[in-house]
Amino acid sequence: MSISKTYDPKEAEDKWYTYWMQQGFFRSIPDEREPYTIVMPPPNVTGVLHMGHMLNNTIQDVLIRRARMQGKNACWVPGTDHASIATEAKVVAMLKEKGINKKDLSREQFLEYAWEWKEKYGGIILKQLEKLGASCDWNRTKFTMNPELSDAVIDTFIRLYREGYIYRGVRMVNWDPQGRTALSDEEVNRKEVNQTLYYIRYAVPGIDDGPTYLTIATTRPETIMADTAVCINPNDERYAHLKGKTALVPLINREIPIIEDEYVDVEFGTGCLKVTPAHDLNDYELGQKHNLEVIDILNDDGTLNEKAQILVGEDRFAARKHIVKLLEEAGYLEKTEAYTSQVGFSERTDAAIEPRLSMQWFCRMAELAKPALEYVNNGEVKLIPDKFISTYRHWMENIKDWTISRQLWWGQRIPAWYNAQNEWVVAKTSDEAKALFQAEGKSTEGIRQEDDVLDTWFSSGLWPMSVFDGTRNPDNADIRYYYPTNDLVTAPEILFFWVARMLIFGHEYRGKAPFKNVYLTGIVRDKLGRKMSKSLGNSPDPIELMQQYGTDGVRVGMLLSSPAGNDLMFDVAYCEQGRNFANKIWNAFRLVKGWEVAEAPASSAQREAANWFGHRFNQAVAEIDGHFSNYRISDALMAIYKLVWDDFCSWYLELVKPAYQQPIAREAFETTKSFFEAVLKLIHPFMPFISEELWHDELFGQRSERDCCIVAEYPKGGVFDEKELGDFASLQQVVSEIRNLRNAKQISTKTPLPMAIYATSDTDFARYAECIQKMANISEISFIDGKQTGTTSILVGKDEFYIDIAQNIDVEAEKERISKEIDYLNGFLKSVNAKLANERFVQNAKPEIVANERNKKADAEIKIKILQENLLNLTGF
RNA sequence: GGGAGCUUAGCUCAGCUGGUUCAGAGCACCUGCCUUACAAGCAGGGGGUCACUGGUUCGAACCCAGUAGCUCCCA
Repeated sequence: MSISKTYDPKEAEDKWYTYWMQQGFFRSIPDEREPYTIVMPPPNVTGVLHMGHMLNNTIQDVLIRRARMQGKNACWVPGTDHASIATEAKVVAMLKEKGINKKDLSREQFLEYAWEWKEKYGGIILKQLEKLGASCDWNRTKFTMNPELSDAVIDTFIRLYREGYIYRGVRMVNWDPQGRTALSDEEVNRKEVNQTLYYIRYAVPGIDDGPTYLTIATTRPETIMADTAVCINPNDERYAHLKGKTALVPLINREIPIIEDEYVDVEFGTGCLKVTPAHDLNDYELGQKHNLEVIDILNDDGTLNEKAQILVGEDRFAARKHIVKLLEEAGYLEKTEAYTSQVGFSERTDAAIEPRLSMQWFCRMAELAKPALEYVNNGEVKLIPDKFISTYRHWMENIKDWTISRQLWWGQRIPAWYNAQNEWVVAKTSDEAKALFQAEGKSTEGIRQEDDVLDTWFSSGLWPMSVFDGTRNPDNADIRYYYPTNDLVTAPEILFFWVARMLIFGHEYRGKAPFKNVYLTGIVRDKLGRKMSKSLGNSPDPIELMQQYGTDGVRVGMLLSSPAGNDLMFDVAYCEQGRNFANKIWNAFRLVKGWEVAEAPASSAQREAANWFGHRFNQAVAEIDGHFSNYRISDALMAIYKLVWDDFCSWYLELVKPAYQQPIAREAFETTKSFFEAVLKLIHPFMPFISEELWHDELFGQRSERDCCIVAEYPKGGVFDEKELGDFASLQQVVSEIRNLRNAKQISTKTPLPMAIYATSDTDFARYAECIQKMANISEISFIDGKQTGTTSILVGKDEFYIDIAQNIDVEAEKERISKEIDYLNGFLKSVNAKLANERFVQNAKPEIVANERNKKADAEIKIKILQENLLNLTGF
């Protein structure tokens, strides 16, 4: 039965994914085996698969598949995140298209639409992960707003409240006037923006001489109505005359104090700073320090309110233009200047963030963060690569309280209740709230629940526990078995707001970190180094990529280009390389499959090849295991790539391959098949489909229903003999030199050449004679006891190989070649001798290093001697 | 402004505690091959002042200091 010349992935992919599912290979239930657990970072329900997910989930799948094959009870828990702000924005937009305004809906009506949307689109990304081959336990799929997970969130809020970590307060928050919600710092993107710096004059009453005004510089003239002071640096002599005076806010003529604080940068602007506590974080802090009044002139949609006195109802940006005109007309505007500065934008709505004071719920972090920091500090939780530790430490040591409320509907509603007097209690239900009010002797009239929901990270922080129902039900079998999980694979940009919070919550509930290793992937960039983004359109569609290069090819492509923690400069060329690799494996298989078998003894070349490859394979497994234990996934892959391509295909198979249309000896055939199986197992975590496809070929005989590569026993490294490997390497070098010679002399590979060997080392070349003959097309080999003349010589180590190329050798060219080699060796020898002549080297360097130098000296001397003799022979000839 | 990190071949990156398995890998490139597993291939080859300057050392890609350029995080 012939099989096609190139590997066609499509059929294999669907077939085997379905089969694995049917057989329940992804399913994990606690048993007596060692667990190996990964919880998937839940993608947003609004998300579609992008290259970042591809990278992230490929790595997780590689880890989980390998663990499964190693006999562990591998459990990979998938799920999605409700992403309150992103999803709410999406639903609002969808409703708008239908002509429905969120404002006209009740909370319940809105949530109905939102759930409908989620049911319809929320599973897309998980379906896409199936294409990638993700071997998750789909029976465990969770959503952060599932009732039991939401419950965990609410319980946690109440728990932390009772422990005194949660409080309400007025704070400066990042306000998104379009989404009309507060955002965490992490949801704000800062961008460099071209702005204008306006120089505005404030009248200063009561100055006898000199100008009767001061000038401030601001990019936000529309906020002057909220000014409650002007601040100068006490050391600034220019303004000494202003001390203790007051200034008048232009246009509205409100009198404000002139205060002094070293915070003011004398160099910047005019050195006079307008202080607007309600609309700037630094000003707010300054205001607190100096007990300034706070005047908030903005509505939650970014328009000016009546406290502004003028321009009421205008949007902040319209008001800016407008007030500039007014200031100019009234003679307050001194000048303007171009200026660039960082402005925050909402990650979700892209509206300019407004620093705004509002009543929010907060979680006190300083104390909670300590154990979470300690886990990383003491190495209980490893960050990979460890360069992130110092960043993490710095962040955790300077952690600020966490704004946990969001002015949204989609999410877990905060379990706080107000009565008509706006007094409040925290309780799970309104009945409990009533009881609490009553216990405190307060009215239960007009009781209503807090409108705000909790930040999404509050629920994802519980994820490694809540997917196992571990907070509500802390003694259940799942949580006891799977927690702490093993590895977490995620992106460095969410190290703090996700990873740190999981550590905090994990410690809070179970006194144990939720995972042992955190593998931080890089950001997927295009080959120009730009972050892949929808707006740039520089991101390939992963699904199309998989169709084009095969899933295995894309998986290999992703991992080839991604050392841990480094950004990955993605290029489809990597996928092409992956596809080519799959094809290589496929064709190696075709070769073996095409062999006829004869009941005959194996040849010497076949036996030596098998002997060598056995050692080489064990050596490679050791290397690969080493790479995995250091989470060097792309190095592990490259080691496999080279093992398969170079060692297995280019050397092993070429050596055992029978002559054209000749059968292969039974023994060699069986050995080859078992090597092939072993190789397929190594490949499987990276290339699950082609490995499974070939695993089931009739070549390997009948397989039982559950005899699958996905659950085959992962190769364990065995012993390997360095001497055997070294001897074989000499053989390889001889072959390579002969091929090189053919190339240089334009001798076809089809022309057989005779060779004589004069070997004085302990390598037994007789043993490899047949191998050399086969790989270098040598017609006959003779072993001689001295030098040969009239033929071309090759030196490998101190052994000499004479090839009769059946043509007059070019004496001059040979002389030059040998002389060059001697020159090189002499240079080398000189440097070695210089070291050995240096007393301080001999005294200070470690003995083994000195010994090594002596060996190098001896080796070089022997080689030079041989070459010089050969040179003489040539001249004599 | 504060913190972290990077700079090695055309590209993407390895290089552990300083000492020829120290200048490496893959891809790309060049040369020769349509050899009956594979041209998505085979065989061979070229290519780097290890950012720059100085220091420590018997010895530096590696350690230290400074300079330049780049990236990320926080303000």
